[in-house]
Amino acid sequence: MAVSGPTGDDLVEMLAALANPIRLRIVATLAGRRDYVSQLARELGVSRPLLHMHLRRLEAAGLITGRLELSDDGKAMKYYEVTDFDLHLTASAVAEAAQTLTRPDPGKGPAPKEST
Amino acid sequence: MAVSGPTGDDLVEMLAALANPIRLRIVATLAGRRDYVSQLARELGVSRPLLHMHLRRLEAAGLITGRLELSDDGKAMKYYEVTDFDLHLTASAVAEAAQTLTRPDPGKGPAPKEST
DNA sequence: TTCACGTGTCATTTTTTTCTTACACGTGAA
DNA sequence: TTCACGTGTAAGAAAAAAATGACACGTGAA
Repeated sequence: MAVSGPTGDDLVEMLAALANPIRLRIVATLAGRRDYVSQLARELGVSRPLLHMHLRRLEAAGLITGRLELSDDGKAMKYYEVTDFDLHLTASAVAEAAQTLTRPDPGKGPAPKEST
Repeated sequence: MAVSGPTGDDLVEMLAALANPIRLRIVATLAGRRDYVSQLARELGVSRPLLHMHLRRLEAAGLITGRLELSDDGKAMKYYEVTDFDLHLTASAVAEAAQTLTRPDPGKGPAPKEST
């Protein structure tokens, strides 16, 4: 049971990647059709450098993928498309993922101090 | 189809609330049993003010709820517990939610300007 | 009264994220 | 050559989030 989802760290990265209006719209747009950077920037109304940053964050989280292609007239176009991600978030799913968190280390080891 | 999930803004808030190691651990801990602030702070190894801030973020997103109770010896304890949230994230689900985003727009209405 | 334990907030610093501006390179067409 | 359109990055400003420390209040027990 338990489809054994992503590790805690990966989950945090994916959630952080989606927890932004612009990035949510990027995923939404790419869900319809793949697109290249400049065109996507125009459609979303954001600057290229800014879009570039958001795309990197999404790609790093594994939510989209991009590949460079050559257009007929020789231009290098970078096309992005969404991956088939499928995250099911419930309290128990979170509880399971949290067990593999490595980020926050207050006291790494097990220190079950429970004296009154 | 489409269970008509949260609005785009609500989704962003929920995702942002979960996209943090400490908050993920808070939810994970509360998924097992409800707990009060001070005790939770000790278990997670974080300060009360910090935990308080994270709890507010989680409660604002509707992922946990807290209520004040009086203990036998008269102390006011604030107990928190997780809600029955259930988020299913896929590209199409995101696409649907993105349609109700209001955050990132200078002007409210639809301004599909695409002239050069 | 003083202590331990519970609640909370406020002000401030530190850190991270977001965004802008400016720059660089490559190719086809006028 | 110059222009338009594609790619990318780097530096710094601006904004938001995270974290800390010092407070204040209430109650029961020593």
